[in-house]
Amino acid sequence: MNIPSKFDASKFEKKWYQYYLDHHLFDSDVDENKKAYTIVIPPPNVTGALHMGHMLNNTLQDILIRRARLLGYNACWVPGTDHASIATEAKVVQWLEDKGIKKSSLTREEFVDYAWQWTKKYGGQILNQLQKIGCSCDWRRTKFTLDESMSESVIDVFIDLYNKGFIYKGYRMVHWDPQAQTTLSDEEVNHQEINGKLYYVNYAIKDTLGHLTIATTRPETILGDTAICVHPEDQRYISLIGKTAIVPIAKREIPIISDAYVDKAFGTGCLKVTPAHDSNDKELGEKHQLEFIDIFNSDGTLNEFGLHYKDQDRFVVRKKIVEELSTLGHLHKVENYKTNVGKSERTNAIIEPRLSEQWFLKMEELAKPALKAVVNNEIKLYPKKFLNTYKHWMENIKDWNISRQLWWGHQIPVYYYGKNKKDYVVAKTKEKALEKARAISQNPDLKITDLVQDPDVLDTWFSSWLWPISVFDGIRHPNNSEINYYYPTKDLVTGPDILFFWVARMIVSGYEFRNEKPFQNIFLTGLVRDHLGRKMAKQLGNSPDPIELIQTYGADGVRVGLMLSTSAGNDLLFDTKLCQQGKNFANKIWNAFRLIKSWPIDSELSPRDAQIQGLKWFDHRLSQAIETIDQLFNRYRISDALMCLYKLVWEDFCSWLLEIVKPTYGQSISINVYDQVIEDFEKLMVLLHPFMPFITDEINDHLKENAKPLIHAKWPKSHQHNSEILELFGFIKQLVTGFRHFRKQNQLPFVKPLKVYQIQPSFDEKKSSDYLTFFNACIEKMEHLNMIVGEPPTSQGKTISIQTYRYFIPMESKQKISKKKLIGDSIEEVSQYLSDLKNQVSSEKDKTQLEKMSHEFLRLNHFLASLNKKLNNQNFINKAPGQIIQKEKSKAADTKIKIQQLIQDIRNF
RNA sequence: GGGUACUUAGCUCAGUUGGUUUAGAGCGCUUGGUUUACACCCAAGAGGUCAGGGGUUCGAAUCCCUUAGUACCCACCA
Repeated sequence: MNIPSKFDASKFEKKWYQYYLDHHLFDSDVDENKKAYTIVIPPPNVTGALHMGHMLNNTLQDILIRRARLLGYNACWVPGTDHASIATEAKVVQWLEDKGIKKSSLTREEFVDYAWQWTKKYGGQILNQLQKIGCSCDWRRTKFTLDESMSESVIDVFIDLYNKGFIYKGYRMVHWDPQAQTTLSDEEVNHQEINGKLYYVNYAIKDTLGHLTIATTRPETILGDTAICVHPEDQRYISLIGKTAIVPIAKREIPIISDAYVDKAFGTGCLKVTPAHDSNDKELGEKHQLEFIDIFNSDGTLNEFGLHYKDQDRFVVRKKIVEELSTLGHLHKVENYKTNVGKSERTNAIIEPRLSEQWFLKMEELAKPALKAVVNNEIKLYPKKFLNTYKHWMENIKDWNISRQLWWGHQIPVYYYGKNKKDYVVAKTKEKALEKARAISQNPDLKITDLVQDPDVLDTWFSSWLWPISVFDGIRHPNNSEINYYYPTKDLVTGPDILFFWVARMIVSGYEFRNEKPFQNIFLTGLVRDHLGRKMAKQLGNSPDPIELIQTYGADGVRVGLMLSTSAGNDLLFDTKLCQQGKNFANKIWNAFRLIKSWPIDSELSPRDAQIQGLKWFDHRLSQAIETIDQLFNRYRISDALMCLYKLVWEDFCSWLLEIVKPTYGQSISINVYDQVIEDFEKLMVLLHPFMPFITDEINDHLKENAKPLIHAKWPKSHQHNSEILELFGFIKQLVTGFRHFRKQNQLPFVKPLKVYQIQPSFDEKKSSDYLTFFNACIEKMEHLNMIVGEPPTSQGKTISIQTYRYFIPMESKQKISKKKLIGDSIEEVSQYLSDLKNQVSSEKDKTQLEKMSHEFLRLNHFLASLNKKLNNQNFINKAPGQIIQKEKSKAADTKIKIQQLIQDIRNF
């Protein structure tokens, strides 16, 4: 067989992924003879493009699911996407605008139609991208939250919860996004500190010449004021309580009330109360039965209560009203003031607290079992540190605002039949609604056209909270065989940012609709940041394109790079250097494979001592590592498990075992040894397969005749390992290192055999003669030793010893290393060499090539010189000079390597 | 403002209920090397008062107090 010297990642990725698909290797069906191991994907937004966060948590899921398959589970990974109502609707609106179509000019049906067109055209690419990183989902099961079965489940659940009395309609102070014209949940609002102003405004007191002064950051809202409030014990104002103040401009009379809520120390101690536009004021308003005046339209302009400011934007009005107050002499003073404003996560518009009629889900009762399950460790959280956060949130849970003023999503199954909005029925279809409405209203003449469905859609999370159940159709058919088999799922892998949005709510729904947890383990990953610790964001341009990364480093390389850096729950600082490390690892494995396959096999040959002993040691080492890896997996220490494997392969297998076992050039290897090496290598491929599916399958395919794909291989088992053998080999390593150190210190060339006297252990060790064979066999092989047993003839030399084993190296072995001159030591010499060479070659092509090399050589040298100068001066900026110097040094090292490579090229020329 | 974490080598992090750890790993760094798998490499090596201070203990990176800094979550003051 012809093995290419480099591993061509993209070629093999394509080949193997297609193979997996063609042979349905990812598919899972109910099989009562096997245990199920289920993961449901956190459905990415259908609009989404793969980013590093997806990459991270999907790679983790793939590793878990692939390992589960190897362990013999019936592993099922269900993929899918989320309709993401706000995000998608925003994109569709933009898309239509680009086409010159305004949303307002469309009917609901037309818009939804466009949205589907858009979704079908651009949506779901993310699933294709997941295939590129090797995700082994059962693609037949792909779900979308707006699929018919999924939608029906959502509606059923709404009706069920409504009938149980958990859903109610209420007026609430909600976060209103005037740009998207929808309410937002608390979680969709980001608070940001901005430099604002605090305006002090005088309000006249009726029937007196006096006034009082309030402080506000939002002077435009005074038009909605319905009271002034002071602290009941504030001596400055105690006499004013019960009197009437007059709102400037609006000239409306409002009461002066008192409440302990007011902070005497803030501003002037007087608070203007605007119940319709501030949640605290709303509470005061309800408590003191104040009037609620809403002064805004839905787009953030003022309505008729805005008087002459009607139809102007809130921020324009703020400026104008300040001017007017000033002109009228009501403006006392203006201070600079830092204040927090809420901004919409989606549109970044400043949100407006607004009183609005919304649908709510009562959470307190529903949350109880979900809280208990996590606290009792029935559902395990990795890492544990999120437990407190979870607990705190669930204990103080607020009702869930589930309605959204959008068109893209599940329309609320509420039908109004009267003129009064209080006359409604909840039903699955319009026909059923009509039946119900006729019965309730006792009006048999009601026609279907009299029914008006509530225009709102449900919050996106109101569909995804059912995800682990609804993907198996467990809402509509609670006893179907799939849900009974696959539910509860095993692991949920997601980011901590949606712990409350999604994870907590899934637990709630799991207990409510299945009376059981939705998953056993929650693995929360960290956020992916760049190497400076900044969040990855489009605006910063610090987010690498995962697909490009895969092209550069290979899917296996990128997976390894990501996994090496992800300790559970901590944010990971991503650097493409890590992917390079992953790629190097793949290269290393590939070369080990090439080496093994290059050995001529001899079936007559009997194994050498060192080979037998080396393989014996590796067997125990492997077993020990498997045990460690299993334990690490059980604790979800994925990156540690990978590191353990990395060292097992690179150090133990490649640097020690293969070096001991490999035959000298041109010689053959005993078939018994070869077979054992292949068997060990196969086991390594299985262990690595969850992390690096492509390269391991490619290699495994060539290890034996009729090799089967690794996807359903058996995860190797650890056995009782002999710690004495492991310890003994530890001694060997130390000895070998000692010899090498000796060589280096005395500048002895590695290839020259070293004469070594072995001094017998002077005491009785029952196993010592066995051990000596082992020792000497391995060490001789590794270090080109001429081993002599017995006392050394002279005391001139050095003794290396480990415990009781002592070796003596006489000094006469010493020999200076002859430094090979590459081409020349100086720039001049190299340049001279190059120009001589140029005169010798005849073809123009060679000449230009040499010209280029010469140029490149000078350029690199120049660059190196300037770096060195810079380093010696060290005139760097004060902050973190260490870092900068490090960086410069590594540049210098890079350049040196490049020069070396260049000289190599010249030599080969 | 309330809460939860965190601070260990140049960088990113391990360090399990105080006791085999002389505080580890990977990367990076330094030095040497073409040895017929691999320079995407090999080999050897140098790096740490465990944020500062105090305490408990025979013994502290680990427990307590304190100071400083960082991150995240919750709430939001007109």
